[in-house]
Amino acid sequence: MKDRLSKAAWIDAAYLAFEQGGIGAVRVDPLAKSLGVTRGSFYWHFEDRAALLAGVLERWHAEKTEATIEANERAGGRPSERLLRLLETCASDDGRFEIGVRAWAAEDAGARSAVESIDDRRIAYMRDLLVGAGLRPVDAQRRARVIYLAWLGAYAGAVTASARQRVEDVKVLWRLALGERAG
Amino acid sequence: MKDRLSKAAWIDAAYLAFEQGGIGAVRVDPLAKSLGVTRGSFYWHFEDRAALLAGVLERWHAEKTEATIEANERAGGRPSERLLRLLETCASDDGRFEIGVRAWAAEDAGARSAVESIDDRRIAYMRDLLVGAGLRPVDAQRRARVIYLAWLGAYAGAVTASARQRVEDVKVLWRLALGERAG
DNA sequence: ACCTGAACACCGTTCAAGT
DNA sequence: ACCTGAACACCGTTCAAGT
Repeated sequence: MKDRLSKAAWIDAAYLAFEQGGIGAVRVDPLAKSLGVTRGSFYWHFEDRAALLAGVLERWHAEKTEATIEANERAGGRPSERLLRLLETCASDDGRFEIGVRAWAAEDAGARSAVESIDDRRIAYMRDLLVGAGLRPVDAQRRARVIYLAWLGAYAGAVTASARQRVEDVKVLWRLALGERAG
Repeated sequence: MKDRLSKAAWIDAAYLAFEQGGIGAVRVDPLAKSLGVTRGSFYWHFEDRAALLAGVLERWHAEKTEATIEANERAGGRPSERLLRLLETCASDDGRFEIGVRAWAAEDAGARSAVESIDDRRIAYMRDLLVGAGLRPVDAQRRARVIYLAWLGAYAGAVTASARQRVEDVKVLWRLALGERAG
């Protein structure tokens, strides 16, 4: 029980705290208590609280963007099927992290540029799927962007929307993306 | 300079602070200093910090929902024109408040139910405009919801998106809402 | 190399006392 | 009716000292 801590252990704990209570819940002293050390030891591993939050952002990127895209590609299927599955996967997330990160980005320049490149990465993936489904690149880019905004909005509304509602939203989005009349 | 303060004066200051730095920037002591009183006096006007934040939410509702809808209706035009103008008005907002409120709602039940009713009000208004533009009520409801999610997403992405980008997004959304092929 | 313990600052909250 | 001033708690940050 007296093992020394790694940076990763602090980020683990911070990641969980962020998910549950947003940026305001990532507090050095409570985290130190839950890890069984004094808060002074935190400052050996990190410059300050902002550095801890940056570590959390990095992990979020790896897990919620790259890993999700890779898993979706491995699962195969036609491009339109992959797009629908991707949207459904995202709809099953509760969105706490997603919305918390954006509120943080509104206040912090470092978080902002990280979130920006994550958004670009995701839109590019959706654009490629739409091109694969037969859309012209210009159309695909425009629609991927709008679909992504709605995807973000679904996260923002996830606190109030039911899981069933989100699944239905996602199907309407998918039809709009492919250019069908989405009754 | 020694006038006594009203509740409204505190909410004014808190509203500004929220807009600039999110919920974390609404702090009793700094606000008291900027108002020229001690923080002890805050507790004569409010139960606690949460009550101040509730006041901020109420003002936000009045200004960013009811006032916006009324102004849009007064400006007239056909329903499809009113919808486009509404979306353009929203695209010109920088979205800090919008996204901050949702991050707060993810952590706080009171904020959550307030935001929920605001979302319902806005979606209902957009649905009515779509019905006025000739869509069937069922279609109008579904699309109004998805368009609203994209609208929210545009706010979430507003920190990184340029104003020009947001205006273009809004036009693509508008075409999708009305069922045109949105190249 | 990693941690403790004490110190300081900032701010939320309470409350008796002032005008 | 509205505010001050002092107190306490919580937590971010620093740092000399320990192992």
